[in-house]
Amino acid sequence: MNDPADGSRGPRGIPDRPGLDGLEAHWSVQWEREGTYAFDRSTPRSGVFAIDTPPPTVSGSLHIGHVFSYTHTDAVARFQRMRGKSVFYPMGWDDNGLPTERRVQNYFGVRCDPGLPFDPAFSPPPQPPEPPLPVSRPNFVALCLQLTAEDEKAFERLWRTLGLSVDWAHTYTTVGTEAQRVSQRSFLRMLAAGQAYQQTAPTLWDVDFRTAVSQAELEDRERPGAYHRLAFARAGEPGSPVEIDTTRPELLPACVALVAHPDDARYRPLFGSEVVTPLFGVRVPVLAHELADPEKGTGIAMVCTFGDLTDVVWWRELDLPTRTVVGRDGRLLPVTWGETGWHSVDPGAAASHYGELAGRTVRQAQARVVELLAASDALVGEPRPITHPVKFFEKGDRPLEIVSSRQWFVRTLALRDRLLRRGEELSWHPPYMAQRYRTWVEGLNTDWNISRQRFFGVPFPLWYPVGPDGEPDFDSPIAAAEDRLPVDPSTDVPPGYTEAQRGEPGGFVGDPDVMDTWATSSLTPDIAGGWEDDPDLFARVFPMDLRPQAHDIIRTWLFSTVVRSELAHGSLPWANAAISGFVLDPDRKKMSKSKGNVVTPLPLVEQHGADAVRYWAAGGRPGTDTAVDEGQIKVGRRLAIKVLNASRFVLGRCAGDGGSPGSPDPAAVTDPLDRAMAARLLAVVREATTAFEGYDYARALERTEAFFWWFCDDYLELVKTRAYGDPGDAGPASARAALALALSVQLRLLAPVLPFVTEEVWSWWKAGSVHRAAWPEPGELEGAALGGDPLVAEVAGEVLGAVRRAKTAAKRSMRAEVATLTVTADDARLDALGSVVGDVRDAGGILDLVTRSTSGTGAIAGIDVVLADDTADAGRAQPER
RNA sequence: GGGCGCUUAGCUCAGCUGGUCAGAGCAGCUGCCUUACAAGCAGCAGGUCGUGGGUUCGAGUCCCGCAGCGCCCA
Repeated sequence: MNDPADGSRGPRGIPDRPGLDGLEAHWSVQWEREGTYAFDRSTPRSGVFAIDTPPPTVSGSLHIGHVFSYTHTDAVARFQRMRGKSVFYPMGWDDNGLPTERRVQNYFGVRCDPGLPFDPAFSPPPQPPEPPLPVSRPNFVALCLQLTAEDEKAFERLWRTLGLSVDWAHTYTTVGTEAQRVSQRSFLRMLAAGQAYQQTAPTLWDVDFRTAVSQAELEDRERPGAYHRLAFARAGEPGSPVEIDTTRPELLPACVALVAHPDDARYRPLFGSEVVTPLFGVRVPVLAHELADPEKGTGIAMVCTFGDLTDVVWWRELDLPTRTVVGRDGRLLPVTWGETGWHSVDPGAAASHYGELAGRTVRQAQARVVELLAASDALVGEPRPITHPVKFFEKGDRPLEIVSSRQWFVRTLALRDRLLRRGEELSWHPPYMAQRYRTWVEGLNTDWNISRQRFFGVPFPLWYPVGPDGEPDFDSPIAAAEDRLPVDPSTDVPPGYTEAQRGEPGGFVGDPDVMDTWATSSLTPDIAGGWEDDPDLFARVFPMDLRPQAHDIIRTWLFSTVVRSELAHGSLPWANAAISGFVLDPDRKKMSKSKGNVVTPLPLVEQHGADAVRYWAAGGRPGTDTAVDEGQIKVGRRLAIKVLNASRFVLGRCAGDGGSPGSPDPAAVTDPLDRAMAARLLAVVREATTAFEGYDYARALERTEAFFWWFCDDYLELVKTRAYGDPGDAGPASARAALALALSVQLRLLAPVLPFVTEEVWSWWKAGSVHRAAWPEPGELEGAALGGDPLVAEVAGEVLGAVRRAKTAAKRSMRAEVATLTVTADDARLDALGSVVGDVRDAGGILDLVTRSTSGTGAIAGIDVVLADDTADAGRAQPER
């Protein structure tokens, strides 16, 4: 793990004018060639650090947010590697799902029609045609694979340029053969264990994408709406009409009941009676339920099939019938009034009214039904505009509808308590992010719907027998054999059948759906770790050590992975979750495509260098949203250049010494200033190590960087002259040993954040990679820091500062000489000064240094600087302290 | 409506378990070609630490209320 002694690639020497340009190209190739980041799979589990890398969605554009969080992970990975761990850090590509489908549709100008047969000769038109060309599902999937392969290359280029220390030999995709096999096997296991079930149930449905969505994919958006007050006549008995408020009058034909709170005195007399819907003349009961809010509207609500999730609860708990009017395309379905389920006191009028609505979109139907209601005097007053939260698919543009359909579910509600306990077992960084998970799990209200009516994804490994009547029997699914996985039921044939029987009476049909992307992405530890396909590997990496991700997908990716691991393995999938913040645009606004403020990373990396961009990213503390800040990137670049120049100086001083600079001798560090410096550095090593152990790369960097600048600005200036002296003398020998020791330690402290420049410098004087070198241990410095007095560095720094102030105030060069320097301080400080007086005189150009003793004040009492005349008109400067 | 986080110099933020913590960087200003670095170096920062209370010998630093911003959930 330490420096390879063989010197297969020895020190390269110090260039005359070191620079940052080209480091990425050179070292990324070198690292790949030498296998610097290769995972050693012979390592036992205790010596492994396994990272469940977030697989980025490759069909999304490259985003600075990727660079941000992946840099955090990479810094941790590099730290662990230097601490001697065999780091399992694979990269994955998340390529299935809607974003890819949409991109393929637009890019090639096609749309998937699963009814079409596969066309082996198909190739996409040179220009995207309008309207889009219908293609078969296998052809569509092929186009998806073709495009994602290109996208993956772009991502890999960025990751290599950025210097992510992933082991590219373990790369996986979430739609590849291994992922499909793992996903399908996991599904079959859940099916066998009763953890997965199918149900025809009310399902949240996006009418544009024509697919079901799960609770995790929902978001509430504030939308304008209006309360419409509708009058329902009392059925049979006389009495004033019952008035309800609704935001969805177009669902009136789907009305199945009215509901009020059981304690609501206004409506209690009505419970059990019936009312008649306006326009459609349907008799519906008035019922009681706790979820009816007496404060809302008139306090009595119309229950429809289905206006919102509360309607679903009422439907289920009050055992109500269904009257489905909204179709999967978001338009009102045809209905035959007067038939079973559609009884009306006046079927003719109902049919006439409904005829105005059928075929219209929900939005159009609403406008029309309001006109009809107004004309029939059933609309009380004017609609009252309100703003209210409406459920949307997070990628969708129109409000979700709720339709009944057959879907596969994973039981999560029954798991709630176990999942909460797992959340507590997990170490969260920062800790308060655990709250996000907890509130999400506590708020679960449906099982996890994993069916998606899409095309590019992992299919369900299931077929259904087709009865003599030609109808599929969904209650008797035929599962694929595990040893045949992965299967595609749309092209593969179940055991005992032939392809000719597909869709025929007495034959079979394949399950037409694919799994939710999270149903596959939730298995990344299993896919990357080779669950059951590579038991040896899996045993070495699972449960993993770290899940890094951003906070926005705690409810989706983190949650679903915990679910799958609990079901399949009865354990957490990882011990730690490190949660990154979001990247905001330079004005601290959330970046989004629609706002057009998305920052692409490659130009920044190319202009300022990977280390510079990484420096900015590593400054974003765990969990903290951080704005893109080109200024900080430039600071990072300055830091990297400084590392080059300071290293050049240090190594230039040490070259030619008898001892190799690669192995500085702590015992040679005897000078009080050198020991004080070593003591400071020792403290930094301890702090940085503790910070990294807690996944706080930002704190580690901050401490290291602060020391490095002090090292350059003060220590190097103080020690410079002495370091030029005869290496045979104790003073110069101490300086040289201290410089080499400090440089070696600092390069290693900076290596996780600045991998390129530290590697470059390391190559000047050492064999092997700094990224395979051992993380600095306190033991390396304890000898040199022995007796190191903080006061020495402090006093030397103060005197040097006073001299600089005087020279600047006098507008003189830093080279100007000081005729007399008078320091007034207590004996402790004068002693400290005395121990470094040679360095201070050399650094300040001080000709005469006078000390005056005072009683202890806890600080230097005064420093009086008298500059030497260098020209006739040069003045004196006497800054007061 | 509930919860979480944030509110410190013009800007971006450090200040961890209360007592040299009132700081850093950037920007700005004034200077300096100093044999590692001019893509550099030196120097210059007085901001009621959002607000009102409380605990304490002592509070950006702990407790409560309030306000603003952001996010999560309903």
